[in-house]
Amino acid sequence: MEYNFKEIESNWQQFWKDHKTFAAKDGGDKPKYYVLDMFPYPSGAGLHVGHPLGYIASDIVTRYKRHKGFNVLHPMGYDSFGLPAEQYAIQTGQHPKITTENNIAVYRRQLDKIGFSFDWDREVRTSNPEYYKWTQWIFIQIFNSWYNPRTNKAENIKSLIAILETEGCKGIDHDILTGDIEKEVPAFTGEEWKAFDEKKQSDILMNFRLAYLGESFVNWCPALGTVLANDEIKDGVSERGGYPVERKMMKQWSMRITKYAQRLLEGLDTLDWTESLKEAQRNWIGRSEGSSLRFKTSIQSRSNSLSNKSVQEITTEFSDVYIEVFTTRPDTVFGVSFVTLAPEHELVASLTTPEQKAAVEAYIIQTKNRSERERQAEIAKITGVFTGSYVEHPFTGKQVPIWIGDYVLVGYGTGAVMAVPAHDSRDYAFAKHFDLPILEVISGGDLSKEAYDAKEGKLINSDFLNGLDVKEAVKKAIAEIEAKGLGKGKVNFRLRDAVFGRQRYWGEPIPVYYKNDIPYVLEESELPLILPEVDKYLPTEDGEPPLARASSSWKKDGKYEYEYSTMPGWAGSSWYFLRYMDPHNGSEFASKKLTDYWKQVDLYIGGSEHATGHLLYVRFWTKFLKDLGYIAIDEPAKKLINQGMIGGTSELMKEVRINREEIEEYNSVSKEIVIKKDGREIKRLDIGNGSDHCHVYLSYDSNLGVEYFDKENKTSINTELFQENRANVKYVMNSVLNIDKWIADQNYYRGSILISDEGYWNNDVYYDFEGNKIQSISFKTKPVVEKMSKRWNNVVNPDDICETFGADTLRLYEMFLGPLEQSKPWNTNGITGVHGFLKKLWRLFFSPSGGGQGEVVFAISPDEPTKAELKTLHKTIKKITEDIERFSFNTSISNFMICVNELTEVKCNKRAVLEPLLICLSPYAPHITEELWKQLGHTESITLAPFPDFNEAYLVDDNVNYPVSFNGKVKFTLELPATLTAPEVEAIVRQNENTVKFLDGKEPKKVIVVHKKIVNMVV
RNA sequence: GCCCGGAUGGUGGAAUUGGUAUACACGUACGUCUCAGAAGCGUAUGCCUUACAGCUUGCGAGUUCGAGUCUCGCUUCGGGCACCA
Repeated sequence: MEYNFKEIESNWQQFWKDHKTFAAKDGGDKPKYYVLDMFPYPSGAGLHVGHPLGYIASDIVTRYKRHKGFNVLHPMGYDSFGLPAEQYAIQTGQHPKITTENNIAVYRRQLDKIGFSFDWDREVRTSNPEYYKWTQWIFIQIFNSWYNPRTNKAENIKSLIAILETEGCKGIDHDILTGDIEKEVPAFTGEEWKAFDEKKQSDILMNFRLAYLGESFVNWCPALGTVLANDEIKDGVSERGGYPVERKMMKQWSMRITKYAQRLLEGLDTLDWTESLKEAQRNWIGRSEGSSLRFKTSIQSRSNSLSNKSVQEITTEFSDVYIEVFTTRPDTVFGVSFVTLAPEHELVASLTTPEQKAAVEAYIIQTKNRSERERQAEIAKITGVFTGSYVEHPFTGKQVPIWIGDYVLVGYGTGAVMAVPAHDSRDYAFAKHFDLPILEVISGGDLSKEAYDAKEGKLINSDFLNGLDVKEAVKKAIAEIEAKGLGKGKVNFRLRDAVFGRQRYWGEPIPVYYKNDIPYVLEESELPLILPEVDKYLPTEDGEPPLARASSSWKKDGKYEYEYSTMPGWAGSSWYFLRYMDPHNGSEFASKKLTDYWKQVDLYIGGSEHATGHLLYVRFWTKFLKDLGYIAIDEPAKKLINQGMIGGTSELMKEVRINREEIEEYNSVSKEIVIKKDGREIKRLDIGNGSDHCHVYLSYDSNLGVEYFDKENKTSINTELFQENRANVKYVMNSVLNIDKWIADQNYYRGSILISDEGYWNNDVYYDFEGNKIQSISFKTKPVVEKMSKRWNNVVNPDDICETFGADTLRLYEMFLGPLEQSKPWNTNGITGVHGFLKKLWRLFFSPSGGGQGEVVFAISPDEPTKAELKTLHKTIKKITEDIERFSFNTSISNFMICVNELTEVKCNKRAVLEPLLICLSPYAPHITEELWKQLGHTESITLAPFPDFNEAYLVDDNVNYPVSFNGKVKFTLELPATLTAPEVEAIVRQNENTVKFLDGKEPKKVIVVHKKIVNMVV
């Protein structure tokens, strides 16, 4: 009987489906284990080749844990709201719901083919009303909450109202009322609060709500017609689509994630995540310690610049106007030679003198027109303008000029900095450019060339700080600032509040309506607020989001307008791991009983691209739900693994690095390039032996064009340029025969030369124009599978592999490629190796029938295994267990191969050996093992079989093979009984004829014997 | 610029606590089976050598009886953050 993987795999996939083999039970005696994959966005392109990598790994762990007696929850679902479906809808008019459903069907078919053991009864889709009902419900809870600094957790807004009613706003730290920026806060008493009308109360509460409607600078993407969060932007353009993004002041919904900054940071220490991922989150949160400091300006104002207008109105007295800055270097305060404001800073207008008005206004217009991308690209370009006004230095009393510069960001700190050009390179560049004074206050640097940024040295020219080192000076400066009431020691975070509204159609409606200009959230009984139908998926003519198109019929109680923006992509994914625990609950997002049972995700697998997006938001919502007592856990996932990215076949593989000097010659007769390293020829590139054409990449700058050459005529066939700007062209190759020329001319070149049917050399030369850089060369072999069929070129679809080799081969192959966390190019080299392994395993169970040629029958022996067979088996059990516990799947497959090779060698077909082996292998290759398990006479799925125990006794060797080394170099080995003690081993080794030979009559200075390991003689 | 993580044969990679570097697989070569192909099976394969010998984990030092593994310096690739005060 042949190994007919197609039949076997479809049969077992059907069996599992029919028997609900992988359904997780909510409770029971078994310990629980929760394995979660990041659910996919069902794109039209189908399952991406990178997806199965993580899914296979998690499925192996899942199946292994089941064998080990755990009750495993392993669900799957779809993150089915999102931009691509909507963009497609805009183009085609097709409802995103339809395309999404079609895509999901494709995904499901693809997933099923690979034999995953998901509990599909728990499937969730974020775009289903039964699901987003609870996303909306959570939003309402967040809206109805504030962050109480006294208890350091989120609480219902009622507890804040209680405080305001009794204590007034004096009962609240200033920080809470005004956000992170410390300002004069107008006081109101509890009685006054009660007297405020509903609108005023609502406005004040909006400053506290964890989901709030507020005016702030946002990243506006005109092409997508929506605002974006910081993590949705890469290098100044939108992550999806790569459209430009600009800064814009807008009123929209946000989440006050900043209140959780400290806890999100501290929580990382409790997590078993990779250091690099935790580091990425730490960078993103960006905690920095320093001090606030106020500088008195020369103007006075009756308005005191509170962002909350209703509070503002109650203040009528005149007061001094201060510029507040945040600094991490309060020690350098005596080095302040100017103060810089962000162009958007609220005091800019009032501080500008009439003489400077025109210049300042021009500058502000200039910076406004500059896109975020331009600003980032032109970081070296220093721009700024003087306001004409001055502040008073708080310690020296000197007049310090106030400048405006776009290197100061309105979104961070206070949008104003105290500039210390001597000890901050950005301030230094600004000061040099505008010829402002540079005051040295820390010794140790040379200020004629650059700023001295290091936090080392002694303070000078700094009054009471003189003579201190930086650390002491920071402390003393803060103490002095606080004593004088000029500011206080403070922690600042880079993390921004998360923009929550999206001016798009395909997302969860925000469950809010407006009555008398006051936003109200819906009652739970009114959920879900169903996404309305619209005639077009575009904004209205008035620029309102697409949902406004439904406004004529879509009204709360037929009267009040709903919020027209929808939730961002991350809303639904911020709590889906909880819904899997109780997916059909109609009265709660998940019952407390079940969330208490399943608790945390034990293993979470997904891509590292979610490091600063999803993985931060899901932690935020988890902490929030814990604060309100809905769940018992503080972090969503204890252990997280990022599977590596999978690149395309055309990506570079391994490189050989060679200095240009080492390219010795190009022989234009034999058409060979000879590369030498350390005087040795290491590679000979034969370009004369190629196929029908050569193509050569020509480099103009850092990027390239490609030129194709006809091999026979040596003429250029076609040229494609990837870079428009040809100003940097230093050299253009006219024909392939010029290879000798570009070597001689030391030009910057990059090329790829097809040399044979087996593969080609990708030849990357990184010479700079000085000719002293290096070249890297790599050899690429064509995918083996390409030999069988042309369509295997550039395989990206897992279905095709399942079709040709089977799902078990695909699973093993993806794991065998290398460590899970490592990024690797996708290529199908070597897939025959793992496929051959499965066939070899299959053959262990079959013997020639004696009938027709090649006929085999299932034949298994009941005999007792030999000692060697038991050793092979138990060695494998031990290694596989260890490998799987540390997620080293590639090595476990090697170990299976070794095991099967050894068993094949001794023609072992004994039940007592093969049965346990099948169980070990079944997490990796579930179909073939189920089939053989059934052939062995079992009627139940192998899934339920307990994992075999490993017995140390079988691994004990009678003999030890001692390597004998001299000065650390192994010369020969000696097999000795394991019972010998170290001195006995030494005595035997000394007498050994080989030892005598290598010692050559000399007495070893020292002999080291490591018992059961090695012998080393020092001579 | 700052912060993480890498670099091992022709290729993907192994080496778990400092103890025989290159397991396992691919590729390649030769052989075998076959009318033939596919698929098997067998042998060889780090480099340099006819062979002995010698050399080898990006480069250079150091610690150690012994270093791919530990320490320091450098090169380079990948990732994250980035006028964040």
